[in-house]
Amino acid sequence: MKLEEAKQRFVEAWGTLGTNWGINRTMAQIHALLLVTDEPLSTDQIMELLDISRGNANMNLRALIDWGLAERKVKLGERMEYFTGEKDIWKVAVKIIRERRKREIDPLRSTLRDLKMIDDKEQKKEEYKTFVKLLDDIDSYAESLDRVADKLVLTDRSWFFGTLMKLMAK
Amino acid sequence: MKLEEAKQRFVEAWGTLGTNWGINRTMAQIHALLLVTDEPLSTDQIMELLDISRGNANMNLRALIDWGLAERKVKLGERMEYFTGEKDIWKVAVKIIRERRKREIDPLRSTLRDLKMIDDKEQKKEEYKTFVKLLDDIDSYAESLDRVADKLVLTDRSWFFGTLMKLMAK
DNA sequence: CCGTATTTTCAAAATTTAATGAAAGTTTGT
DNA sequence: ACAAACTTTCATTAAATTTTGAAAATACGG
Repeated sequence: MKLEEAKQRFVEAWGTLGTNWGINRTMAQIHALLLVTDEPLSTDQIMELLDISRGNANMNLRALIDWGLAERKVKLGERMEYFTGEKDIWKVAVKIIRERRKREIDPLRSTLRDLKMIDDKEQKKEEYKTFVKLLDDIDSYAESLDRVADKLVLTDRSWFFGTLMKLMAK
Repeated sequence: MKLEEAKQRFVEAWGTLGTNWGINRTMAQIHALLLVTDEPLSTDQIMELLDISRGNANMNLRALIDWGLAERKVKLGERMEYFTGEKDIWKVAVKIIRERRKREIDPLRSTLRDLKMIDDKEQKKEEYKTFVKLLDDIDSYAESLDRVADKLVLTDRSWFFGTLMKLMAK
């Protein structure tokens, strides 16, 4: 396999994986393309390389910028915008964790909070207690996930690979 | 809010959340319904309560059983099958982690392995080294995730809430 | 076996999600 | 202020996913 072919396959594979991760294929492919390309790319180059429309390229580049996975680069004397990808995989991971938490954990906890507002008069029922216990149980795991996410986002990679991974080995 | 209404809303909410988690709405709703219901439910009851077709109910019940989140209960003297949900949230979480790893981490690592098979003659290029470094970097995070998942699946909830969560607080 | 109750399958329909591309908007140089 | 270069929006179209429902398969009692 040649290098270019491998890169090509990486882009395709990242696109497919993105799908499993709840990220749309194009967004993941653009991200992968920026990851394997050292020089900044223009929208037109991205359209050409991935064979996608201008609208699609634009929307997904914007989404990547929102996530903090890509950034705009202005080239002196040029009007066209160029884009680069965050190359530091730890930072990429942190940004993905942050977004996933926002999409997955936050809405879960907020729903659980809402549901706990059940009428007082029902509180004697056994059934009521079981239900509230379920909500509390789920919330306590959600809270833990939240804490893990927080810690990962705030700490640095050496803590992760050192302290945490050492603990995992035991 | 009445208990029944809260349960109803829990089912709906779990369905919506499932969507963010890459689980289809019906599967998540059936799961939620089984979580909040103590007695086993028949396919017909589930169809009725969630207003879905027999095919849909059947397929998603099967999927839940595959994930280990539901199980069949045979009632003595009855021909019809009944279903119950796993009520222990720790176990539910472990089963979800297991499935997500299968869908998300395993294919990632297998793709990375494939991509490392690049032609020898290219290996001198700077570009080659950068690319392989990227693959290795990604794989080392994937491996860590894998380790975390493994540990969580094998260990018990007291380790999780004790040792791990204490570490997170620091 | 046969008939009935129940479950499973799967092609077609419905729904949801993503991509297109042309038009509208913006920025910049002159 | 205009026009060219470029970016963004969004209604429409296309693709992917989910749901339906009727037919086929299976299980069971007599």
